Amino acid sequence: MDRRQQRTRQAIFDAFTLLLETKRYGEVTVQEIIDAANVGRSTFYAHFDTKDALLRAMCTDIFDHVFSHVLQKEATHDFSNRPEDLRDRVTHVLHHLNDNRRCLKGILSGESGELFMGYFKEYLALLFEPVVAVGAEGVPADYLRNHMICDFAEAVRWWMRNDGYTPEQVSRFFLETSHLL
Amino acid sequence: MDRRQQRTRQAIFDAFTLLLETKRYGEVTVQEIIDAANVGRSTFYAHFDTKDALLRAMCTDIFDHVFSHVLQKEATHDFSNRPEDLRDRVTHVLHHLNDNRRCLKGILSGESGELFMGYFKEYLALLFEPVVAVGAEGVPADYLRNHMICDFAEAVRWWMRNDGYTPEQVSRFFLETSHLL
DNA sequence: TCCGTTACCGAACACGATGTTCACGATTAA
DNA sequence: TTAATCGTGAACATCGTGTTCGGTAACGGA
Repeated sequence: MDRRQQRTRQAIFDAFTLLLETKRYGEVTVQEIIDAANVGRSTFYAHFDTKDALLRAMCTDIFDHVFSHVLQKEATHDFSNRPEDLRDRVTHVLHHLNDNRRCLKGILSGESGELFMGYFKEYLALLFEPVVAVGAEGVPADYLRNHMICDFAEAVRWWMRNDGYTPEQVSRFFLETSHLL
Repeated sequence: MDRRQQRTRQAIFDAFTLLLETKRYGEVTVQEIIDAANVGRSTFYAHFDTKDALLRAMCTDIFDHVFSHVLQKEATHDFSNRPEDLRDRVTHVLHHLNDNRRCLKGILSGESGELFMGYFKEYLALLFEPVVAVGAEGVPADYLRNHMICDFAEAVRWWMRNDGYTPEQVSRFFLETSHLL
């Protein structure tokens, strides 16, 4: 890819991230992103059709990174019946999310939160796909899957609001209260 | 209150509800609401500062109705240690939410979902305030409270996406998977 | 019934943000 | 070197928002 494209794309991402640290998604203007990134107006729209598209691209970048290690393991092994591996995978994801904490805190507060959570849950569906919940007779499998995913997603959202906990701790909170295993 | 005000307010609520059945919140225009409600532009803004304010007002109306019975009971009794009462209260809330199903389905899909869930959780905090989760040592109380509230809110959201379940069933799904008692 | 109050109307307006266009200059990779 | 590609920024069209205001109709208390 052209070096100029990379630089522009990164500049926009950085500017967006920076702005999200001070104000909520809905209050961030395309013009502000342009100014902060120091790129031309038409340049922005050459890269992203819309502010939502920018968010989606950023989330995709983040998630591809966050879940890459986890999802490639899934392809080779089956972790359905190995609790310690689920714990490892969860903790691993949390570590990567922690690296993007500053950015994620901004995204999660405001209207972008729902969009983010939506994308996030798509990936979580893959993460939890092989996991089977126990001890819930007569509850639709659909409900359980949704329950599991929302549980984790909300745990992350809580974590982003409350600083001071390690990925290991949050991993434990989640597994302790989810009764998955 | 002036009869005209009531009629206008109700017309706007009805129009908004109707529109939310066909398109998502973000795509609904104030002008469309005005046209559908058949009121003047300035009249709308005399009632609601903003589209968000309209949503908030509608949610408040709904919740005040949905939770009224539940919250007045709370004032006189203590249900912390009476599981059967929690089940009743949960089921009762679900019944009322079911009455507003058509409207809620529209609100929950789209950007308004996050706003709705936010208001919803404020009320749920009151509902679950006296309930104490068990069997989770070393997990912050803050986390547990959030966990409980999100659990129920997401159960409702799931229910609104999946028709065909009774309030009693969903109540059971929730209590079965939450391990609250 | 009367009358002061209050709500509704709707056109017109100012404003801000979005997304597009285009001709020109700069950078890149081959 | 060179041809293709990208960035630039001003100008423009469009759309939705929220406000203003003079006039009309409905309300409710006396």
